[in-house]
This record gives sequence, structure tokens and C-alpha cells, in this order.
Amino acid sequence: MTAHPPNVAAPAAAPIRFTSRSTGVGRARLGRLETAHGVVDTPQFMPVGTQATVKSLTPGDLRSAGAQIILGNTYHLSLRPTAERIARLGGLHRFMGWDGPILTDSGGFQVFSLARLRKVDEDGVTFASHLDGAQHRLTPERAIEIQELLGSDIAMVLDQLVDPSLPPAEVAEAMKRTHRWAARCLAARRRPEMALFGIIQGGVDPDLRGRSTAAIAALPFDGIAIGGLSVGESKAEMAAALEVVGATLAGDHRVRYLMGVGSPVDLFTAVERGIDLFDCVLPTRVARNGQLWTSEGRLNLRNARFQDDPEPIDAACRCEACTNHSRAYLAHLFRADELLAYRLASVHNVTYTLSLMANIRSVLADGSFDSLRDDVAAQYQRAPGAGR
RNA sequence: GGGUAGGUUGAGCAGGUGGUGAGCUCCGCUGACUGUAGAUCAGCCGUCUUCGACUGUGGGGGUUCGAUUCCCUCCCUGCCCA
Repeated sequence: MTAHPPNVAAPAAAPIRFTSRSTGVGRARLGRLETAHGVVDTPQFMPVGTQATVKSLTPGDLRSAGAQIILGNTYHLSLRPTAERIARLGGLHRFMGWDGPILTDSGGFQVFSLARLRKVDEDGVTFASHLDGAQHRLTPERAIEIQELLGSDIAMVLDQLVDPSLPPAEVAEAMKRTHRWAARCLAARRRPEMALFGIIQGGVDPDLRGRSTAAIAALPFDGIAIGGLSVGESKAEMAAALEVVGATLAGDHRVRYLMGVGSPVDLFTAVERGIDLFDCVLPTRVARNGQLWTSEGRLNLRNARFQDDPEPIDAACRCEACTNHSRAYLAHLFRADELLAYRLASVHNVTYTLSLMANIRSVLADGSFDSLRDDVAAQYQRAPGAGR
């Protein structure tokens, strides 16, 4: 392996400091992100704690699983319990009892993916709350204000998502608005200790994706996020979009965050193309529905065959669930609708995902990335439900 | 022994007072889930050769062109009275 000089992405006075080196594996980097609440080794995965909780897990569970940073959500928290209340209670870290770094989403994704009654204009977006239908207004400035009230370590700009299959003119219009909103978010920032990431949009069209990348990269953000992917496009389209982003960002040493990804296989695809940060609901959501990720691929613990299986979920895992309990026990808990099923399954899947990221960092350093990638791809290519 | 209410696909039900009973909820089986309105959702859940067909309303018998329905009888269950 060739030694690469470390790249420093921001001056020391910045809210975060990111140093990285290239690895010889595509555009993959190994890095270290320093925040006021702790250090994050990259590539890294952020468990999603939408409503000031990673569902069913305590901060202690998250620490045990190896979590270094988690995600919180502007949209949900601003509606309930409200950003002002969290601020009065000492900020999101204290409120939820997590003293590590927190990245907050801006609410853009939620407004455009779930709020049905919404109207977008140049100034912002009006939408109906999913809780009570009440009208709310989100602007770039308000999105920043909310995240500052929450006390986020890393905030995201308000962006506009569109279905990538819409006509290019509509995708382009949303993209350009996202760029204008990005500049407004930068101007709206009041707390210099909060980092702010821009978000690249542009759908799956390579030209638009490249233009959006260049536009966002030209602004003085602390990090660059890639949005609008893993929303139904093909694996090839996602990989192609990441290629365009990677090529356009060549020489840019800021941390790169792929929003909403992903599956074990997708993590490899993105790391190879230079992604440093991920978040995804998949490990915790599928866990609650009985799907466990293992060194044998995915297992659905609700399947009848696991009722008599005395083995741990994953013999290669050292999490609380795998150390103390059998597949048969988990299968029983799911059948009995016992709450412990959700916690144990989530503990395992988060541990699995974070361990996978640690393994990825390890193989990026020792040169065996391709081997691990192919192993994991083979594990997850097995037909769902296939026997052991 | 008398009276009364019942017996519907694993469970619980709906419906049906002579004109095609496979409808619901559980349970069960499988699948899905990617910046979390998701401890959720979807399909299947009598049999078969499954875009359809067949069988099935406690057992047997009767009336009828046709019976889950009307009649007879038997069995089983709950309740009431002896």
C-alpha cells in the first residue's frame, strides 16, 4: 500500500474537522471526523433515531453496538415535542441521553415523502402535519433554526426531493431550488459550532447530477451530502450517480455523506465510490419485522424452521442477543409479540451493520476490500429464506 | 327424563326463514421494507390439474326440479326444570 498524506478538509476553527487518506480501493477513503461530541471513524454508519430514539434501543445499547454518531430528525421533533421544548430541556443530546455526535436531517425528505398536502414555493414549503393535519411552514431559515435549537452537531440544508422518473425539466427545477435554498441555509446559520452539509440532488440523470455536485461543492459547506438516491432507482443507476459525484468531487477533501443508504451490499458500492458517512432505517426497521442480518445472509426469524433452532442468530456476532439467546428464543418472542423481540433484533442488526463498517475500514487498510465485498455479496445473493 | 338454545372451512364468528354459503377476525405459511406516519404492509390460509373447477352448513333418511333452509330420526354441547 502506498502511503498517502492526510488531507485536511477544513481549518481548525471549523465546527468539525475531517482528515482522510485515499486507500487504493477506487475512490474509497479512510478518515476521522472530529466533532464537539466525539470522534467518528469513517467510513461510518449512523443509526437513525428519528424521534429522539433509535427505536427500541437505549443510548447504552447503541454504545454497546459500537455507534459513534446517530441521526435525529427535524421534521418529527419540530412537530413533537417541538424544537423549542427540546431547547428548553437542554438540547437533543441531554433530552435523549446520548452524549455522542448527532447529525440532524433537515426535514426535506419527510416533507416531500410523507406530507401529502404540501405546496412548494420559492420561499419554502407548506405542509400538513401527519400528526393532526395542522398546517406548518418550513423554510431554509427555519430548518436551520430548528436544528440549532436541537443543538445538532451536524445540520443538513433543506432540500427539495422529486421523483427521479419525472421529466428532466421538473427534476432540474427542484435541483436549482435546492441550490438556492442551500445558499440561504448557509446565510441563516447563527451557531458557528454547528456544522452544515449541503445536499446534492439531480436525480439519476448524469448531467444534472454532475451540475448539482459542482453547484453544492462550490459553496462553503462543512461536508457534502448526496440525496435523492435509494428512492426506487436501480442499483446501476445509484452506482452511476455515485460515479458522477465522485468524479466531480475529485480533489475535494470534505466528508461525503450518502443519505438513506443502506443495505449491506449498497454500503460496499458506495464506499468504493468515496462515501464516508451513511444512515439508513433498514437495519432497525427490518429487525422489528423479524429480518436479521448475519454472516449467512438475511434470516427471517418468523419462519417456522427457526422455532427449533438452538443456534445463536449469528455465531460470528458478539452482541447481547447472539451471546445470550437462540434463534428459537427470538422466533418465540416474535410469535408472542413480545417487546423484547424488537430490542434484541435491533441490537443485533445495528451491531451487525456497525461491525460491517468496522470490517470495511479494516479491509480498506489491509487491501482485502474486494474479498470482503464479494463475500458479503454472495451471502446476500442467497434466496431469501434459504436454509442454512 | 322434560324443556330450551345451539352444532358453518384449525379457533372465534357473520350470513343464509326452498333458488350458486369459500365472507370476516385470529392462528398459521411466505414475501416486502434503503435521509422511519412502518412492533408495519402485502399475498396465501377446504381440495385440485388454481385467470378456473370441485367439495363443504353435526350423522342418516325424507319431501322437492332444487334443501343450509321444510319434515323424521340419531349424535354432540350449553342452560333451565325434574
